[in-house]
Amino acid sequence: MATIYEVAELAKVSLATVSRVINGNVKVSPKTLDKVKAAMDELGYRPNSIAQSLASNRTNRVGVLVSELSGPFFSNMLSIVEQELRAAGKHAIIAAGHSDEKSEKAGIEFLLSCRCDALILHVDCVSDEYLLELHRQDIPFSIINHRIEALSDRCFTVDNEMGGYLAAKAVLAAGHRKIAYISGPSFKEDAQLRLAGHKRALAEYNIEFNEALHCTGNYQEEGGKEALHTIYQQNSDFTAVVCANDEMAVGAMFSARELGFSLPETLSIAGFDDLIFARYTYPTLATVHNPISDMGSMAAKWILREVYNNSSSEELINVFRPEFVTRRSLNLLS
Amino acid sequence: MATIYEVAELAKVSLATVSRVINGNVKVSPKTLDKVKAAMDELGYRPNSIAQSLASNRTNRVGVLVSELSGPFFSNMLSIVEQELRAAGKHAIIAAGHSDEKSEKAGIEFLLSCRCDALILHVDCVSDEYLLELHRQDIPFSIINHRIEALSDRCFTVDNEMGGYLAAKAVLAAGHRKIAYISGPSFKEDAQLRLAGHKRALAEYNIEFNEALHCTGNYQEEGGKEALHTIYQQNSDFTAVVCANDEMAVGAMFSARELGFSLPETLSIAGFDDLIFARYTYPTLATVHNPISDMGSMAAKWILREVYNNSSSEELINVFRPEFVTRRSLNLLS
DNA sequence: TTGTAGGCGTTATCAT
DNA sequence: ATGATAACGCCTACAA
Repeated sequence: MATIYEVAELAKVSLATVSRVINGNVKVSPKTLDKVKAAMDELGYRPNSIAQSLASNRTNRVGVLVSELSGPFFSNMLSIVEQELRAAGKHAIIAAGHSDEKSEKAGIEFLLSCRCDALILHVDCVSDEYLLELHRQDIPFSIINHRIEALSDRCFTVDNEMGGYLAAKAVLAAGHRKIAYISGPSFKEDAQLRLAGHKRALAEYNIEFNEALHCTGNYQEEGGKEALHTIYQQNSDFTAVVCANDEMAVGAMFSARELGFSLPETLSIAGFDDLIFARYTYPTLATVHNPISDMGSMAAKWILREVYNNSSSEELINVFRPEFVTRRSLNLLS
Repeated sequence: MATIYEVAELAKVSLATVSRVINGNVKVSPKTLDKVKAAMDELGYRPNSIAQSLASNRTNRVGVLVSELSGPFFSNMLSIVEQELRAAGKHAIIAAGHSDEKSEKAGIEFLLSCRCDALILHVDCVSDEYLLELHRQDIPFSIINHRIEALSDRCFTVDNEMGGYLAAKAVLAAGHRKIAYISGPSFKEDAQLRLAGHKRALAEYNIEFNEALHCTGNYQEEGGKEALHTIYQQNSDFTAVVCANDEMAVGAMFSARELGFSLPETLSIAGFDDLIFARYTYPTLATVHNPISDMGSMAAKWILREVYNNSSSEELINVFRPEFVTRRSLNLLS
């Protein structure tokens, strides 16, 4: 592969001039520009990005850490982040932390060892303290789905409390009063907020939150299955179950049929996230739309602006408003 | 960040020695090894992978091109490929071609401009000729879901013909004789093969393939919806519809209900791929399991072995045997 | 506007 | 086993 030297030689100019036309930030006379471009074409020259990185101390790599790579949750977000970065000539390096702290830290370490210029983080388990430490080390990053007040400009979230509120409110508005709730793991911030929103809606209707109708799940299908059985044993008197995410809702659907409910006639179900398959379940799943892709897009744009000085004037949205998407799994009580 | 120079100075050895302990391939005396390691610890030294790449002409990057990043098809595969590569200290760079030739070529160009040591390709539209040209340029790559005879050792596929055969056979074995077929885009190799397998099964049962019961879809949900309507207008006399992938099957389910069928009583449906949501549809979708993740794993292992001389003795499987997974959407005719 | 030269942090090839 | 030293391909003052 041709190097900058050969181009310089063929074009009868110096290295520096070739470098200038590559980067295009310093003026070069039209004549030499032509000469150099012709030489580059002739040799099929491609700049060596590694050498560029070494000399400029910029890798043009952005590390993206998601808590899970498999599963339906992240693929659209990754797709958008990758597009956004690639359009700006940056490379996305993707790593997965598997929803435990050690693995997430290892993922971050890995990305740093790749010499990423910046990181986009969707983490569940890592402490704020760790992230603040990262910030003190002058490592630029943006955060998806988690808010740290001190770094709020780089945090992109959905209002999970509001989402929990909207789901409960929709179920209440449909006439349900005996409502079971399957929450996410209590150490996860979004799970806490969704639950808080749920309780707020109940309070508005003067309904007490009934612990016998509550069970904590693990955000996974299996957890949803088990949780519904657990609740049913404690108290079988409910007409709706709200789940803190769609995967658990699918599990709950499964168990509901095992328990003899018919959906949605004798039991309504609501989820959260609006994953792709929410339209495929039967009945289709009423759920809160979680704009995870939009958050990814914003996180990427923040990096482009702050780290690479991309001067897009687009306004970034830090907190998205969720919306409830009603579907067949929510039955209107007459 | 500390450099190798500082480590060498602190440990009172030469650069070269430090480099040796980093790479660990040349013997170093235990005493100096300790000294160097102590110095590295003290300085919090981390090798600069960029500089390593420049000097060694190895980037340890593997480019992964998938035809679609969004959607449920690839996320599991990517997850496995990333794990496999990272375990070997390689970085996955992911790019998406959007199922058209230009975009796929652009994706490959992009990955090459990243100086990837090798590529893993899941392409739909790029010609064999282009891939062979890539090969002539000594760019190492492995291929998923497409077979080129001249490069068969690096191609990892599922036997699509067999899959088409198995699906049809299962439907036939369930007693169906009037079977509609929604095929994938005819320019896609896997679509052709699946159709061929379907026809072979019909032939075994001495059933003629009826073009009035056939429609070509686009592998997407919308295509499946439209295709079933089209077929129904041509000929409404069928008891089962086999779809060339799950997404179209979901669309077909939707249209089937619009047309007044009840599932699976009056219409059986079968898919292909066994995507995650096949277990969530109602009725659950009988389909052909497509071991896309396994193919990814093999493709990664091939790269590790051939490009990085990873001496794993594990035998690689080039062609996977599909299996039919029967579920509720397939009704047994009595 | 253009050229010169030093440096970026390694690896690799020689010697020793 | 260890040490000098020359690449690796480019960027970036500084000089012309």
